[in-house]
Amino acid sequence: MSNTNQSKINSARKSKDFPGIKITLPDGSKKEYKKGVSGYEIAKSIGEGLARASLAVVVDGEVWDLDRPIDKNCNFKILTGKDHEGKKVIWHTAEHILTQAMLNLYPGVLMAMGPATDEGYYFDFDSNKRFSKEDFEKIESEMKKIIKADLPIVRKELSVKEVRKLFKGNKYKQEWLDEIEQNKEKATIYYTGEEFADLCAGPHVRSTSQVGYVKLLSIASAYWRGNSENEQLQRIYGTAFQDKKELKKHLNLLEEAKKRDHRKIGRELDIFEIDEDIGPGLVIWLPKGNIIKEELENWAKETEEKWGYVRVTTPMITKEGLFHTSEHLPHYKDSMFAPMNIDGEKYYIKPMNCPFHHKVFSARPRSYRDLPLRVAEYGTCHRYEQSGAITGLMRVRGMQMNDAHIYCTKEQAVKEFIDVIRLHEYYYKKLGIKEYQMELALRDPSDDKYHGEEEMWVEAEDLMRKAMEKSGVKYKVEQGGAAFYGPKIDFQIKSVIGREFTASTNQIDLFMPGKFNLKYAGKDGKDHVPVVIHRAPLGTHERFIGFLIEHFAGKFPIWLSPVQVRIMTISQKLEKKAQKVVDEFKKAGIRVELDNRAESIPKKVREAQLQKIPIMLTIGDKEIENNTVALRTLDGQVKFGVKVEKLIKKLRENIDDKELKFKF
RNA sequence: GCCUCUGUAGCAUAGUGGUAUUGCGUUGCCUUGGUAAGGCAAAGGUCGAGGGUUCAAUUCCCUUCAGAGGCUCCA
Repeated sequence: MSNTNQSKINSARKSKDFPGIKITLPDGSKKEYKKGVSGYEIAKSIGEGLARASLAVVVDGEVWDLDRPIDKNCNFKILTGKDHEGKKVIWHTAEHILTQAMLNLYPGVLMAMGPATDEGYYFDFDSNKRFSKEDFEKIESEMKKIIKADLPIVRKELSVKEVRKLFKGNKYKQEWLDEIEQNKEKATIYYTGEEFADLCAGPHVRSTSQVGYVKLLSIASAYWRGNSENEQLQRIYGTAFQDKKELKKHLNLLEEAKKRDHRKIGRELDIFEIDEDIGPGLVIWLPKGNIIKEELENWAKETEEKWGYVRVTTPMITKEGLFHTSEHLPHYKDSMFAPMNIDGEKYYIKPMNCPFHHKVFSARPRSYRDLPLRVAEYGTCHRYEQSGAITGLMRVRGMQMNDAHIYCTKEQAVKEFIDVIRLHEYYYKKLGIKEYQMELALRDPSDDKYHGEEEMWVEAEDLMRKAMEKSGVKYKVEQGGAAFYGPKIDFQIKSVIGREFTASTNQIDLFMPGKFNLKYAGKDGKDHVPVVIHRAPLGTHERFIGFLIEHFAGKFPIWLSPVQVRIMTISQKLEKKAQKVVDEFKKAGIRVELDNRAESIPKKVREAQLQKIPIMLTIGDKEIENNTVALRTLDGQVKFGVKVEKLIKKLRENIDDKELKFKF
């Protein structure tokens, strides 16, 4: 802190009527400032450098503009380009710069709306001109001009009337203003320089030069306000970083992500195929992919047996009545495959297993002693997903679900649900999935798609919240994402490249048991309605393996690798002897291949590397003589003179323990 | 489903109003090698499908199928 500033504060403090405020810094230390001090002034009082680097501030968890006066005691943090929240402020401003550049270059364009996202920003435009990537260079250079001009960004609160004038002829802004007017909110405007203004809640950086380096990434279309009834706008995506190197790193990451695309790796490693003649979203598991699928399935079977599940198999089609009972039909008819007429009855292909498992429950009289009853099945389901929604393995029309339904008493529900969360944690840990979170999706009470009594919803939500609080896993709440029959919890998992997927949907269901008239005899000899927990930790084979391909970049842990060992001969003369070694691995239940082609060792190695085979072994005369192999692992490390017997033992251990990394 | 874009051999690509380029892979021959590509040769394509314009269409237009990026949807 500079001396003059400090002395000013000191002298102010001495005066009786010092209207001071206390701010608490992230390290817990407190500082006192005059009421109405701005974040910028605080940053300056700490150091000139910090003032220059600061982009915005966090006041009691809310991100504020640097120049906004602070008039209360608060927790306070300065944001720079190093903080993720700071980056978001940059992206927000970059989004305005994009808009300004677009208006400069293409005067007829109408600006609609756009936010900062977790990786950058986008903005939706309405224009007769079709924009393409070829226009990006021009737009970017206009953006750079604006950044270079270092225009100040100033927030203004104006009356709705004044703002309406500003956006005359822009129906999107006018519509937005209607809403502001209705909610009796104030309209805030951010000016960039004198010429450009946008309706925006902020916050923004102080001037355009703080944005640094910008890059436009893609162009797509989007409905105005996300409603498919509305007109479609052109959406331009971009990103920005203060540090040029960081931008480059981010762009590299995007390139890397492309290389990891499960569709690309799936083809290269012969995992799956989707054939035009069969149909979109219908997956063929090739022999190698099928190994992965079966390994996962066996793992789930073993694990779930230990966790007290029983397994069933239920049919793939059913009379339509079943889905009337469950009330699925009115909601999902359009996303089910059309029914077939058999013996004068309509039969549907099942889109989910739930009603079938309810029938498993009601197939026999149940007592409280039978509960909890955990019914599991890797059920094959088909959903007629919208053609535009289908993508590789991630969204398909035929899928196999790691499904189960737990029937229990209300008293058991919380514990059972916590166990379900623990089961997720177990699976994810074993697979090295570190980043995941739960999302509690509640109903939107204003939407009439939701069935069941008010009481039921409150109780179901209450049980789920209790279970989540107790489990300690972090979660966020989303209003309006619930299933029609109850709130749900999604597990969002993030791959190492940052792509996020909903892997599993779970529910505590108080609706279906009533619909299916499920009951058990309680201690009191009376009938009671059980609670149903829906759960699917490994989701569907399709999506989960798609995720795993990207997560591991095709370099699966040994236990999941379709080919675990490839043995390469140095000379074809060694074929018979090498075959004996191969047989030893086979005897130990290890998936092994022999490469005895008349190719060079470097070539054989390269191909094995590209096939991402975890264990590569070369055999020459020396190795045959000593019953050893030369071991190469996927990371390129080579070890000569490894005893075959020892290696097999180690591999067996690694496979049995489902080790993520080869332990030798 | 909607918007925009794309579709050339198994894969990745070049190109054009006069039936097509290159690399990898495949097959054959030579080579029998020590940790990310040994050499030579050959085969492989009704340029997604159907229709139209044209003397002539893989190229231009329409339709359709499939894919991509988004949006909407996701029990």
